[in-house]
Amino acid sequence: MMNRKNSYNTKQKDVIKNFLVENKNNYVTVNDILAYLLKQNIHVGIATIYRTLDNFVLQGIVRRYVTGESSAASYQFVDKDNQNDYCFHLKCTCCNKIFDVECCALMEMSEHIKAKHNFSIDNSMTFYYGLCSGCSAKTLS
Amino acid sequence: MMNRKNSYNTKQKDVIKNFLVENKNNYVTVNDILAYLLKQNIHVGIATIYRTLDNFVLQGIVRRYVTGESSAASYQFVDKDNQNDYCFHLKCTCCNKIFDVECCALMEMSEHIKAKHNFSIDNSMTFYYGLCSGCSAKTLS
DNA sequence: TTGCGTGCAAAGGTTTTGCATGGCA
DNA sequence: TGCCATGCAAAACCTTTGCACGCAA
Repeated sequence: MMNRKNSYNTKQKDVIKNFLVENKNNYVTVNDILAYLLKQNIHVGIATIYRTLDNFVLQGIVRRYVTGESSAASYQFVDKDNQNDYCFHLKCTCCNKIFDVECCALMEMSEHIKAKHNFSIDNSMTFYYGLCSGCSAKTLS
Repeated sequence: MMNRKNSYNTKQKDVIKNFLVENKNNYVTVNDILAYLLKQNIHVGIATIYRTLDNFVLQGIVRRYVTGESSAASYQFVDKDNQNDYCFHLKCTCCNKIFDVECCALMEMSEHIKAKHNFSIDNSMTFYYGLCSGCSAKTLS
């Protein structure tokens, strides 16, 4: 993760950022970005994609996640709509969908853990694995 | 992840299982296993380690986790002592240590999410990222 | 013109697979 | 003996790095 100056505007950065913004409610992998660029007939070297994502993460405008089975990282653009720190990221281990749920129970629990167990949870980074309602219905039938 | 018959007892399986049992309160990586075997002067091929771990996971006696920055998976032996489903796995993003904390707040929160948001959290698979007390002290100073 | 950004290829780390051999039952 | 498990090497995947060239300012 080289620390670059990141002082130039380039079309590579623009097109990657635009794709992330369009998909800010999803979690995007490097393969997703490659597939998008291919469909658009835009060539960007894979090293540039990784370096650009690293820069976005350092700037704090993108979050990087490693969740679940796959070893490939996921990235998400962060803005006012989804930077709420009291949002559960519920990830279904069956359909792999992620459900973002705002709920005061998360704040209460975080504060309890902080007060009683001396650990400051970063809710934005924490994923809850389990079964969504659709998949538990399927599993039971 | 080839599905093997796993019907023979071998010393390779024994030694790997013993190491996992000895470290059932930790999270063990393949590198940890390799280092242990090296120290014990026991040679086991790395493919055997991965295949053995896959079998243990299929049998349900070991859990596999991919957590945080490192792309290497962690494994943990599961038995009565640590299969408690109401245990927080708190992972410090600074020192990378994992703190397992039993707490009724987890049960309350899980039940709320189940009742109100229709999602069954698997607490054994869920890791809470954040800062432990030691590292927040360091960060402040 | 300066020096950062890019593309390419090579390399690094983790995990999987094919195949011949070894060893359990 | 029959068949599964192992070891080795190669390969697959994801990601990073070195270097020369291209391009933004």
